[in-house]
Amino acid sequence: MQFGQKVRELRILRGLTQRSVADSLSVSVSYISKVENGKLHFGDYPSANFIHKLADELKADEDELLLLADKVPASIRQRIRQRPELFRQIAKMDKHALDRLESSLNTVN
Amino acid sequence: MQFGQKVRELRILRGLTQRSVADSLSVSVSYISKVENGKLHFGDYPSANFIHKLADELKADEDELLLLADKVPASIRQRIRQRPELFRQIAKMDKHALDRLESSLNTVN
DNA sequence: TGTTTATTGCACCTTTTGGTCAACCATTCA
DNA sequence: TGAATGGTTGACCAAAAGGTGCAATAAACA
Repeated sequence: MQFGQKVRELRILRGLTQRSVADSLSVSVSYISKVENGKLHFGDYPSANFIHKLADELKADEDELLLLADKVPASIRQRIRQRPELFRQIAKMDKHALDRLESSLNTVN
Repeated sequence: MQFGQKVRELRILRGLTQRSVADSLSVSVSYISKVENGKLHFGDYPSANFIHKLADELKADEDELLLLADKVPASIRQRIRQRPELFRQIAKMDKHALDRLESSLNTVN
């Protein structure tokens, strides 16, 4: 799922037009259109700030949108800063190890 | 340990002056000074790009510097993008759970 | 058919970011 | 004492990011 796609999906789901979203966020319609189509003339995604307001307007999960926009949510960044070595280690694991880790977390111990 | 402190420590360790580092990286001495003192008049840390060159010059661990500068290294970002849910879940864990996780990773299974 | 909604390109504008420059201070040392 | 050498600071500047506004285009639909 792409970022723009997700935004469009949510917008439609809420029964909103690009114009109404644009007005609510005080940006132009063309900007919303470009966001949904991934056509921002440089950089691929809107700013974290914009995503914040957008998530609010669409009643969406902000962190999910941030992740789709390849940005690291503050909640995760904070943890990484607190335990850099843990995260470096996890990042170094291969797919299988990650799978095992994920399922072990989902297992009620 | 603060970012600027670490940079200074490494620079001294390598027997370099601010000027020599500045020259190597083609920036001004004053910039290096501000970096070491955390006095960049906005934003707290230099750009990731700059840190990259700096790490190279100081023969430092780039990711460590990035983490000190509250930036998420590419290696970790990539993993987060691949498995957002896993990382969100880990980020939500409390200290104890993180401790247990960390030690379980260090345990040879 | 005309109205609403969305798409896209392009030139433009403002704010933020990433620096520079000049002047200054402190230390050392000939 | 004065002149290198190394470091600090504040005002300022240039480039990049983040967006605007318009115009032309198209599709939906009532």
